[in-house]
Amino acid sequence: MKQQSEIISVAIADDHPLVQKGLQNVLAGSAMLQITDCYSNGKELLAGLKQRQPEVLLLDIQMPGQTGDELAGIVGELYPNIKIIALTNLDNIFYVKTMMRKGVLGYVLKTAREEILIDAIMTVCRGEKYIERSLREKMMDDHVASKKQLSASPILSRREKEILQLMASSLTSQEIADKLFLSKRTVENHRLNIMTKLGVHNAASLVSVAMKMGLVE
Amino acid sequence: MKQQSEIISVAIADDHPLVQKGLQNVLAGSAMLQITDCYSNGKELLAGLKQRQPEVLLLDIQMPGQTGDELAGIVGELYPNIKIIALTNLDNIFYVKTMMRKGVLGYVLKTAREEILIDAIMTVCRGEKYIERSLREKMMDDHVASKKQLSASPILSRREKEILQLMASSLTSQEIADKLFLSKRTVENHRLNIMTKLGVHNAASLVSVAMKMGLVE
DNA sequence: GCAAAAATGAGTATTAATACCTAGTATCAA
DNA sequence: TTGATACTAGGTATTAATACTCATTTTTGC
Repeated sequence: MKQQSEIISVAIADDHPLVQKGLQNVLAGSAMLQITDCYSNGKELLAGLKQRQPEVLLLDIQMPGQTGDELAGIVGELYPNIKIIALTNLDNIFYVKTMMRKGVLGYVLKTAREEILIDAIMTVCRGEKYIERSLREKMMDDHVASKKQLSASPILSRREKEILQLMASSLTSQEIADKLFLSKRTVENHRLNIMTKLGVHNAASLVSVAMKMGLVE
Repeated sequence: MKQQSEIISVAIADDHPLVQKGLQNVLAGSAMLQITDCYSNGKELLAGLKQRQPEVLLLDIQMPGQTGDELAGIVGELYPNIKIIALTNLDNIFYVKTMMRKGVLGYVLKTAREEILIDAIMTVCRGEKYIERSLREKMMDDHVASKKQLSASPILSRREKEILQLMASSLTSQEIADKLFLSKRTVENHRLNIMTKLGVHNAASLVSVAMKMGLVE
């Protein structure tokens, strides 16, 4: 385990230059931290990690190309020693759970104040989990509310994600079926399964929830 | 008209501390610019503008409380001399058009590099419009493609926005009707009107487009 | 005050979606 | 090899949504 007194190397992966600048600014304020690399997309990140691995990775969830949970999964698998902190706008407990399952240690919102961020980095560096307070509380509420384990598995399969994406882009079940060479009934079944998993009862709220969770677009 | 040699005062309205920091960092690099105020939401912004008006306002579109187009409309009406630059993630031409109609002079994406941002500020200060290149090109394409003026009016009325919001949060037409003390048929009519305005044909894509445009949540 | 736009409501028809079911095949991990 | 999941597809029934048209009243802007 790392000593507290040593300098912690941090890498940033975020496609917004402004957020990158902001992070540099905030982290520069702490003598304990050193930013070693900045990446703007998943491809750059994976290429860069081959060369050099930081102790902590601040990972934006919504970057062009790979989705957040995919990228976190890949990084976590290739470099299990890197402590990943998900940095995102998505304040949704389903999404937190998904990311945690992928091995992410910290979850911080982009609306967070700077002390929060530094605290999160220090915490995950000790190997502990860090979830922002508001989200922790929401998760508690959810846990209490769901006696019947409703919120068990919000993870969608590959096919389900594919169909969800097509739903959001205007296609009807029939059209999706034609496109994917499936029966309309198959698509309808997938559709209903997705809705059950996300706990909604119509297409409008399905897309709404999915977008908030970062599952589409 | 302002002289080029004078210092330009800039205010920032953005609910993300990280983006605020990033903007400060970027703008500090230019001797021509001075940041006079930072606001985190629409309420703060309106209160602050009563005290002091900057020449240029960098306005985030998605802040808690008011929606972006509302806020731009209010500021533009109360302080017509302030040059507003919309700063946002929404790279959608419908939205650009809506904002322009509200009197916004510049439209810059958060993914923009810093030179772009400074260039935009300088440009709107001269009273000229500044729209980021990628969006300008999209608008051209759209203009060429739409012979029949399809993209005429994507503006929704207050009632329509209200109903859209409720649609995104799981309610059926009947439920919305009950909630707002309306006939189911009225809600259905609004619903269809909204879809016509946004150019979609079902609820799923409606919510998808509306969220991308920042019209809901 | 007048014209325009928004909000309300309905008629009628067709299509799509939702809510249950069962069930075979394939794939993958323990 | 044996469950567990995912993927596929169909049966049946009900409900909701979509696509048109039209009409009345209320707000709003000038």
